[in-house]
Amino acid sequence: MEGLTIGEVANRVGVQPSALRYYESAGILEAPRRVNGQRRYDVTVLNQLAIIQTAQRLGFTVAEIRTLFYGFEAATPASTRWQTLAQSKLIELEALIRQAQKMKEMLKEIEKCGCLNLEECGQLLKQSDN
Amino acid sequence: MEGLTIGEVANRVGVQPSALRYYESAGILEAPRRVNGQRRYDVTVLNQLAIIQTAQRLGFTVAEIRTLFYGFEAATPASTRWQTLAQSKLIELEALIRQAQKMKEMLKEIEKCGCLNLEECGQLLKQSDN
DNA sequence: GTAATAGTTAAAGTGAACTTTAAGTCAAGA
DNA sequence: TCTTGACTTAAAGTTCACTTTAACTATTAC
Repeated sequence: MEGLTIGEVANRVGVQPSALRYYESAGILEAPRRVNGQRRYDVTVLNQLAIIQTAQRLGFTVAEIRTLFYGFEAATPASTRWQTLAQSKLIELEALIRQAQKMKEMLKEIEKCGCLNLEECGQLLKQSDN
Repeated sequence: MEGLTIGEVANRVGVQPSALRYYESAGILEAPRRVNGQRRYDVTVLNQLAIIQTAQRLGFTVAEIRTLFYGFEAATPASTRWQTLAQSKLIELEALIRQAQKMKEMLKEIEKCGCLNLEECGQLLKQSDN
C-alpha cells in the first residue's frame, strides 16, 4: 500500500529515474502522490510505462503520446482533431508493419549469404514499394 | 548518362540536399563521382535511399545501417559479428511487428469510444505482453 | 558583364529525449 | 551523531540526425 519509489519503478521498467521525472514534466505520466516530498507510484504506473515504451519504439513522439492518451480533453475545438491523429497514426502503423515485413526479408537475405549490399537490397525493396 | 544532381535526388526522395551530404559523411551513402566538383548520382541511389529511409522508420540508427549494409568488410575479426547484428535486428523487427499489431488494436479502441486513457490501455496491453 | 541559381566546404546551430550536475533534504544504520 | 544512500529541484550538458550559415565557385539568362 506504501507505493513504489521512483528508483524501484525505474529499475522495473529499465529506465533512469530522470526519465520518469522527464515524462512527468512532459505530461505523459501523471504526478504521483508524495511522501516527504518523494514520489510514490502505484503499480499501475508499470502498465502505463509499458505503453509509453511501446509507443516510442513504434516511432510516436512524446507530444503524440500526450495527445493520443491524454489529449482528448485538451484538443479544444473538437476532439475530432485528436481522433484524426489516432486515425492517421493507425495508417502509419499499417505502413510500418508492411515495411517491417520487407525489411525482415532483406535481413534474412543478408543472414544467408553475407554478400548483399545496399544496391542489391534496393532491387529487393523496389517491387511493390512502400 | 549524365547523372542526377544532389538537388534532383533530394527532390525525388523528399529530403534536403544537406541530408544527402550528411549520409555520405556518415558512411551510409557512397561518395558519387564529381563534375566540376559537384556530385552526380546514378539512379540506383534512389533505391539505396529508399532502404535507408525504411530502416530509419523502423528504428535503425545510422550507425546500425552502416554496419548492416556496409559493415561486413569492416567487421574485422569475423563478419560473424556483423551477422549477429543482422540476426538480433531480425528478432527486434519481429517484436516490433507484434507490438505494432497490439498498438493498432489500442488505437482502434481509442477511435471507437474516445474514452480510453493510459490506465485502461495498460489493461489491454497486459494480457499476452510483449 | 553581371545577376540569379545551384552547387561546394567547414562549422555552428537545432529539436527531441533524456542525462548529468550542483546543491540540498530526509530516513535508516553503525 | 554522522554518514550513507536515495530522493528533491533547476539548469546545463549530451547524442542523434540533421539544418543553417558563411564564404565561395561554376553555369545559365539577360
